[in-house]
Amino acid sequence: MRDEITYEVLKEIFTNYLVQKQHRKTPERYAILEQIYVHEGHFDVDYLFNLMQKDYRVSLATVYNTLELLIKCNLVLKHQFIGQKAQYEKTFGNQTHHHLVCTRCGSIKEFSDKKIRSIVNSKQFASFETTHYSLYLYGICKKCVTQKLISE
Amino acid sequence: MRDEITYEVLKEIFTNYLVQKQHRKTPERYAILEQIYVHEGHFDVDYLFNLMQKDYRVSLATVYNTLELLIKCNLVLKHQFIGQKAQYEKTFGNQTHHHLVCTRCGSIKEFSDKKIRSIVNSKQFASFETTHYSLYLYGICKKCVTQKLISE
DNA sequence: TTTGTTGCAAAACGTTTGCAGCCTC
DNA sequence: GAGGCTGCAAACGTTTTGCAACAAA
Repeated sequence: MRDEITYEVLKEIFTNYLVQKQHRKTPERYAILEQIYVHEGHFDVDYLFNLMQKDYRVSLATVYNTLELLIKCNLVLKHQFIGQKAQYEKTFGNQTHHHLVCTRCGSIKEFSDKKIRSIVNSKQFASFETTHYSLYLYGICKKCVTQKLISE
Repeated sequence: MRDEITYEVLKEIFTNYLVQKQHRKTPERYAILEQIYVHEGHFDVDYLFNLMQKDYRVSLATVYNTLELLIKCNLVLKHQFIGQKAQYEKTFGNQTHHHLVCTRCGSIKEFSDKKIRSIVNSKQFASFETTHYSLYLYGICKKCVTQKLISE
């Protein structure tokens, strides 16, 4: 049910946001939304930019600009795991989840824990309005543990 | 008790690590450790670099290099909040805590929740060896909420 | 003496910005 | 038609790298 979101629904959400903020409905913006909609898992700007080159002529600046808008209307989430480039993921059709980040190879796996979700979501602060949160567990993934035993 | 850690203890931990990894015990490395030990709260590379200039002649490269080593021996923690440059904090004498990051002004506040700590710490994975974790709550701080009401 | 580490400066990298032309409204 | 948005390329700020000199082992 939750993940049966079609592109039409997203388009509508995005359009509403653009109209509300008096931004323009450009074809580039919808094309980027569509590519993100199709892609599964995390991606970085470089990946998305290259993906766009196949069918469109879209600049890096526009990719950054559009991601910013999609973040603002909660269709995309931005992450800064290890290293300096940002990673993104679509939020629509995704349940809130948490991340296992391997500090050796940089791989990212997701998991979701109901208890964690409910306890963090219920956390209230007198002087802070929480919009979202990120929980990153750092460590070494299975593949790297094996290599570690060999190399050290 | 826990926070009565003296510089001598840290120095020993660091020395043990350096010896074990067959790295050299240079005066620059100890000087950086000492400055971090003195500083309270988060800091970035720029801040630390400038702090070092007062009493020593240490290059940026060495600051980065040394931070890397301190992270590896668990004396320093690195944070990559969204939209900010990397921030660091000492871990010695600090209890694990969580972060409130204001997406407007970039301010960071800490909080610690026993329930969250214990539930995350108890989380086990078959194929992942967790070393540490970060929980970042993004939102708008009190100061910015006030300004928001005025400006929007 | 050996070679890991340093300072310095240049390069690399991801991201942002300035600008002329384009296209949404 | 006005002005927001685009592509392009240059600029930016942070981090990494190359290299000759230095100093820890």
